[in-house]
Amino acid sequence: MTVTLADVAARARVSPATVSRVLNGNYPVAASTRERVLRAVDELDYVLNGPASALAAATSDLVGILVNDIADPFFGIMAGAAQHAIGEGAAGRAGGEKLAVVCNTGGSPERELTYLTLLQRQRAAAVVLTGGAVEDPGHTAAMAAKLAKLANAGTRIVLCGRPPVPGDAITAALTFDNRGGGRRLTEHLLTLGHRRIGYVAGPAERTTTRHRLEGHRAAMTAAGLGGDVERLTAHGTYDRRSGYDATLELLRREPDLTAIVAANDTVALGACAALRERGLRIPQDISVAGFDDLPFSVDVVPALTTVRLPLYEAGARAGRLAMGTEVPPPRGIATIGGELMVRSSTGRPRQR
Amino acid sequence: MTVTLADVAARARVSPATVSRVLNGNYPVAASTRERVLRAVDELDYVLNGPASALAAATSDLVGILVNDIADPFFGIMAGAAQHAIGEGAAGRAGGEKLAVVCNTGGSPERELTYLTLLQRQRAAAVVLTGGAVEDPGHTAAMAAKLAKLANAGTRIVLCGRPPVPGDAITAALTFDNRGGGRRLTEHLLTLGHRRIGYVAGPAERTTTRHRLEGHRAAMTAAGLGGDVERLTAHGTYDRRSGYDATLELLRREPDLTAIVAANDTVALGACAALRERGLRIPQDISVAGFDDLPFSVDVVPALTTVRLPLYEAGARAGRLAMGTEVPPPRGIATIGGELMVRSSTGRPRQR
DNA sequence: CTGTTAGCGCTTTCAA
DNA sequence: TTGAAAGCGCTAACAG
Repeated sequence: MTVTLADVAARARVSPATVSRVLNGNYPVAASTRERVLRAVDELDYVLNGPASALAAATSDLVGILVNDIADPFFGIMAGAAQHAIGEGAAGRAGGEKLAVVCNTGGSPERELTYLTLLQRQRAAAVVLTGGAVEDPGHTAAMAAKLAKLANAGTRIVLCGRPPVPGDAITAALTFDNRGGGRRLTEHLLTLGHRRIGYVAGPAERTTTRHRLEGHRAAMTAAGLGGDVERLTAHGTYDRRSGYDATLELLRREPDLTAIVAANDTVALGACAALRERGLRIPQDISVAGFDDLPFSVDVVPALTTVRLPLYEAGARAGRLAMGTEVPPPRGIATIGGELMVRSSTGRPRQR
Repeated sequence: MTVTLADVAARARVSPATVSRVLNGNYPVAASTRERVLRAVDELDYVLNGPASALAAATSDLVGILVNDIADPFFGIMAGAAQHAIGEGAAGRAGGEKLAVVCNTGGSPERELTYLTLLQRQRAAAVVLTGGAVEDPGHTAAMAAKLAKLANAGTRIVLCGRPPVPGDAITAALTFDNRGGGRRLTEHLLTLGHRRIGYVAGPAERTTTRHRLEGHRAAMTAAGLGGDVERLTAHGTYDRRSGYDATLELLRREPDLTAIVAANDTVALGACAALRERGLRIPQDISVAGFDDLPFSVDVVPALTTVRLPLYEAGARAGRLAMGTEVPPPRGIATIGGELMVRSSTGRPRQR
């Protein structure tokens, strides 16, 4: 009932091997023969059987892109760019189409591992891991082991926006300079004259969270304000609700805050909402800053001061790396810097 | 080198068939035998070969979720919910883990078809299509044909936020009442006293665009304002930039606009930015309304009046439908209503 | 440049 | 309840 390669071969009056060759385009075939085969494929409306081909070739055309939260544009932009780069890359030779798919871990270590196993089962050609990693010794070890196995089976591993992991399993790691960005952002506030700065951090166990916070702390400490940092930091998740709640908590701990730095733009938006409800004007009464520079950040009122990360470019590069169409950076690691975007949500602190 | 099912069988001193049976859990196996097999799997760190299993069983555990724009939370929320529902659904029996993956078409009909072919190759267990469809006769026909083939091969097809298509290929269609929502939104403005209302629409060929616009027109026509609608409508894409540009264009055509309705919240945000640059206050000088009620919409200033769509719930339901764990609605079609959320971006028009 | 021949690793009747 | 054996549809040597 379902059309197989053998049917096409029969119709084109060639051997199955020849049909396979024209379909994969990786072997010399006479033009006239190819023509005939292609016609037969069309007439029979033949669709290659992926599993069969993957089984025989011991590799598939699946490329997995893991994200922590698919509803967050931070990941959506990177994933979309990677997927686009992977789709484009295949546009050339016939049959080279890769199936780039994104898998949503929801930030759960278990699901991350599960997806990796599922991808391993499918004999994925490559895997791209985006965003911060969870820093739990057990999970880190399990991930290292799993990645080693994947790499060992021929799967390319690319990290995007995630710190490199030890071992030689990784093809390439594109990591964001979260620390540097965090530091420059706080320095900007310090320069404006702020001294009591609250920090709404992400989940404590995430590398992204830790690095951004470390940057903030480094700036505070350099300004002789290191003692207060602990008390003025509140952890949450990377969503608006978290920014809202944490801001109220911070205000409770220190009502005289003159600025709030948020783990990312979404959190900053929640922080702004909380401040406004408290009757505080931004930036006259209190300054707010975010991180990432998501598309909406320039449009909100007041426009958000933040650190721009070239998410699209990084994702696209990760996609090319996964395809093998771009040579990995030296030692496999590239650090991508962020750019401080000063806008209207930050200003001089109010004289009191 | 790589561990196969046969290795596990040897180690557990049973036949390969038995191992397969305990792994798939769909066949009676003695408890002690199962125990032994599971232990062997663990000891050997065995990972099932997906392609081989898919080839033999003529079906895979892949479920594809197609989205128009993965960087847009509208799709991210639905896709995340669907993926979650699919992951959860498998938590029960062993081996039932489905690999739910999202594919980003970028709104391109060709890529949509390409992804469907790729999924067809993989013998996907199900496909979920989210968001508006492109209304081009050629593409509609090609899609219908492709979906019919997929369904014929045993792939379940679920539509989420997309109008049902004729034929019996579809397992279920969850469609949003875009028309009703659009109508109520404009009626709200009309009730406030607005008469010159601009409409920033999405891409002309998208069903979502057409339905929302039809709702708007119905309300305008009912109010005796139908004549002007054409002139006061500008088409664009579903992003902020488009909202920004179209708003300026609309203002050019009709400087006395008292309200602008946007195709979605993101576009509304861009519209707000343009209006503000023009020195117009919202809502004192001009009202603005969006659609979807994305998470940020309640936080922007002024908070956006919009139509809330239960994106998460719809996505989760689509996921369950794709898994076959929820019975399809009568005739396979369910219409999901939107809720008018009146917030601060709309108000009475200024007296002039 | 093209055909022949073995499998790839798993599932699934059919027997036992 | 378990085993034996026959493929699933394709690719990749190896000849020719």
